[in-house]
Amino acid sequence: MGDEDGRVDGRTERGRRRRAEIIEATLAVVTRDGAGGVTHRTVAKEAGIPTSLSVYYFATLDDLLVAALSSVADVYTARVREIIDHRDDKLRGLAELLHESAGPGRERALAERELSTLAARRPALRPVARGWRESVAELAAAVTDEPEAVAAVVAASEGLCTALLLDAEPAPVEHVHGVLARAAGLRAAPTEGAGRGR
Amino acid sequence: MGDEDGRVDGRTERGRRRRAEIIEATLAVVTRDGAGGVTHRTVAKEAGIPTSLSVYYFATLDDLLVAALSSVADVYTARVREIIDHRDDKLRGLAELLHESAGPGRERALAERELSTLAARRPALRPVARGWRESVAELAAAVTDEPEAVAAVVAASEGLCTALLLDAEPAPVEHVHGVLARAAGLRAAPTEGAGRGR
DNA sequence: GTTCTATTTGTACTAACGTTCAAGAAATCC
DNA sequence: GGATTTCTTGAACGTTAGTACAAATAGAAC
Repeated sequence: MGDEDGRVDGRTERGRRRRAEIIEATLAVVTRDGAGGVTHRTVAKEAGIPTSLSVYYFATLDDLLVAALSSVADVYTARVREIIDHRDDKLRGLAELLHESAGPGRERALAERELSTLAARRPALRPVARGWRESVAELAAAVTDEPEAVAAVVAASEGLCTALLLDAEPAPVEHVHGVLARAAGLRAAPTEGAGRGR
Repeated sequence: MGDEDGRVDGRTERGRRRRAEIIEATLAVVTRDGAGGVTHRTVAKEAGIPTSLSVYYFATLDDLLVAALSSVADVYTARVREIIDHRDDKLRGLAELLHESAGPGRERALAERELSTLAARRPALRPVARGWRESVAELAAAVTDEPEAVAAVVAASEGLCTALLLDAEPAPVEHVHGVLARAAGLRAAPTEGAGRGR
């Protein structure tokens, strides 16, 4: 705010784009080699820039990792919010989002897990990592009133994501949805075979 | 095996102890600095031995990490099995075990998470990381017959552990137990209306 | 044009890394 | 005793890490 005229400083504007590029390159490195593979040099090489430019934007490696995790978390949070706002069957939407972790979204989910593991050790990252869980809790609160059910949905989401990342064969969406529904307390009896639920 | 006489080679015996010492030192380093802090040098310094001795027992860093994760996973698996065999209220036992992650067992749980995150990237570690989930599944199978409920308990366990590690204030055991029971289908209101909540 | 700020680059420094290796000490075997 | 296997050590190899810094470029302000 403050620059109601369309004029922007082309230098800082370019800087913003560079920053985003570097974060993107960082996520690519995390995806390929894990958080341990993130160095100023590897990130710079991934982005096709000199090492010192990466240092210019992120003075320490920690800054870089914090920014990368925040970026991933923001995307996930936004998607959950989209489900909350524009989706009717919210649990189904969450199930589909989680299920992506086994397929096209696997790399992102892996990066997110790598970085949120760092969060347990670095206090600066903790609020960011908690944000994801809070947005899932918000979604769950739209489905059930019981606080314990909300906690169960959040916990199940975490665990399902882990399972999807670690298991060889991906679980079907119906399974993910079923577990979430059960955690929410919406399901009493198991649907043997192909259930035409509700 | 094969040495039914009490005689053992004092050399290999000492070697076994050294191996265990190095693994213990590795876990201490993982606890303090994370998996990224594990180097032959840091581990050796932690154990009070020269670097080359760490290399003698674990030729590569990967060997060292695999051994460390296996060690942690074995302990957890054994504890779960103990609950399965000698405990009446198995879900309560699991809840108490998980709850330790917020207190005295926090370091171990952190190390376990650090290392199982590695498992998503290194196939050699995957069976080890899966072993923990399978033992929890076995416990859950003793509580419920429905496969989906078993999956829900496993997922909830993972998520609860994450929450206990990341949250500032530890959740009470009752809460952990409640979430597990709900995932197992022991607590959920069957359908809205029929359930008197508890 | 000049001046100022933001961005970009190449280079260089110290420290730590994984790993190798030859030689020494300890236990066992003959 | 000597021969052999196992464990232990210190030093060194080449590589890569984080970081610093001065010079160069690009855009904005004047």
